[in-house]
Amino acid sequence: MDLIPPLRMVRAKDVGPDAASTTLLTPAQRRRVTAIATRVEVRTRGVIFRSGEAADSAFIIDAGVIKAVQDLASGKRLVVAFWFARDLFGLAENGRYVNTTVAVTPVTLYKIPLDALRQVLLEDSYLQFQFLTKITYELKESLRRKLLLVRRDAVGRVAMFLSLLARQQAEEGDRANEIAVPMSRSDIASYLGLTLEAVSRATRVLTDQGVLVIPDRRSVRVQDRRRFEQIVAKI
Amino acid sequence: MDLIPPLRMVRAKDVGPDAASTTLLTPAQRRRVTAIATRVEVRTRGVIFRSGEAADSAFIIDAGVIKAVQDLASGKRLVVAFWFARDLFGLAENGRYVNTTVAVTPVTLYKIPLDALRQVLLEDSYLQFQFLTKITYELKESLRRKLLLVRRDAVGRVAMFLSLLARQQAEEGDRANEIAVPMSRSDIASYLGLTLEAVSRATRVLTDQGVLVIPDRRSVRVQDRRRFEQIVAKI
DNA sequence: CGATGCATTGATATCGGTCAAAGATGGTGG
DNA sequence: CCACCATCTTTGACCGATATCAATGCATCG
Repeated sequence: MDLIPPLRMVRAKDVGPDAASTTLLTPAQRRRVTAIATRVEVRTRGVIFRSGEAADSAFIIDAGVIKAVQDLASGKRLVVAFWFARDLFGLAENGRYVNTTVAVTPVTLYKIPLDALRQVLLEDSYLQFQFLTKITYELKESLRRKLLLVRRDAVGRVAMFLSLLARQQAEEGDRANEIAVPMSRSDIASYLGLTLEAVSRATRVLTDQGVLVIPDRRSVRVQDRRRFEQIVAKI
Repeated sequence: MDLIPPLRMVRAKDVGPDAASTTLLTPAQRRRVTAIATRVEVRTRGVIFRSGEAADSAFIIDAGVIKAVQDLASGKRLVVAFWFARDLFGLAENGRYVNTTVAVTPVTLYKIPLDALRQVLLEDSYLQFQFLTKITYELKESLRRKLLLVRRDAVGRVAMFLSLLARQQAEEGDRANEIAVPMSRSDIASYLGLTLEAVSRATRVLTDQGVLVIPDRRSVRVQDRRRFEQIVAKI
């Protein structure tokens, strides 16, 4: 069976300025987790779990993109998170999953039963520490993403979102100017707290200014990186 | 020396519908953490640590309220989080603290050196699991709080914020209709991504409608709970 | 008892929501 | 292979809510 992918996390002891380096689990640790995990394929729009269901498993993404949505009383579905390769989700949601999670692209997952995971983590402190570090990192990222939502201008929000995607993809080694945008405009809009019209208009502004070029709906090329970074940073 | 307070966390195995119950560390676990912690008092507006500093300690709040702020290039300071009694912060920020943290009220903290904490956590899997659970819970809360920011109307945001405060205080056992509002209007505004004028106007609307009564600047009484909950829920 | 920061109130302009319609895109089946 | 349909996306016009600017009111602390 394949080994699970390294979690996207940072070294707990790493004190360097650019601490985005990833930590691999040791081969032994990976085997440990792999032993209790099963590989699952989910196709686009497939539901991994629903809000309110009994939580029995956590998941690590091998490939693909997941969104977490929150159903509101008004009937709207808000996108509250996107998760990418090597992200961990569904962990210890306190008995019940809180969000519904849906595949945005075809996805390969490692499904890890929570009780077995708990067992393994309690037996291997160092492995558990990896998970603790990972979750801590996620929490920090989550705070950072709030900055997105504090911005009021649509252009800024969209630019910042694209920048986050770029960062995410840079971590994966894709350092090109081409940013893959695997999710739909309406998913982006929902995530950013905008309407999809506003997202559309914002991208139009950015292309009109020559900052972006949009070859197709699922990708964006940064044409004028200076201005792009300027717009991203200008809060 | 005093024992550290119980962390505000949830039982990992708790599958009940209302899973907001708190878990206490065992006396042995508390002693373990206490042994490496020092009590620190910080007065209002005191800085606990600054963004960019080498991270050497995590903190558990015994009493008082902390805000985490993010300094922006534009010179603005955004409030990205509030933390309350029994919250844990500054954990494993990857060598450098990312936010500056400031006391909103007089605060008592337990300061825990990270290297000693790491040692203790690695030695005691069950204690570490408490921390893991705590952080997971925080992460979930963080997602929930994003809902705040997706709301566009100022009245809704403010009502929702007050509701969060009430929930927080209910966990502490304060089940009165009186909500303590320890932070300033401008801190609230910053946290909500609004101007303080907008916050002011929003509270005025709520008092005009008889939903709230504001005895003084640092507290709010919910007069019409039905309508209040209605406004909070209406996203 | 000023003085300084905090909070409220008011007037105007701007930006995104809303409603409406037309334009792409991709998948399916004939 | 093409046509068609459903879905996603873009564009436009108008309106409303909040930012912005400005001034006044109110505490809290020396």
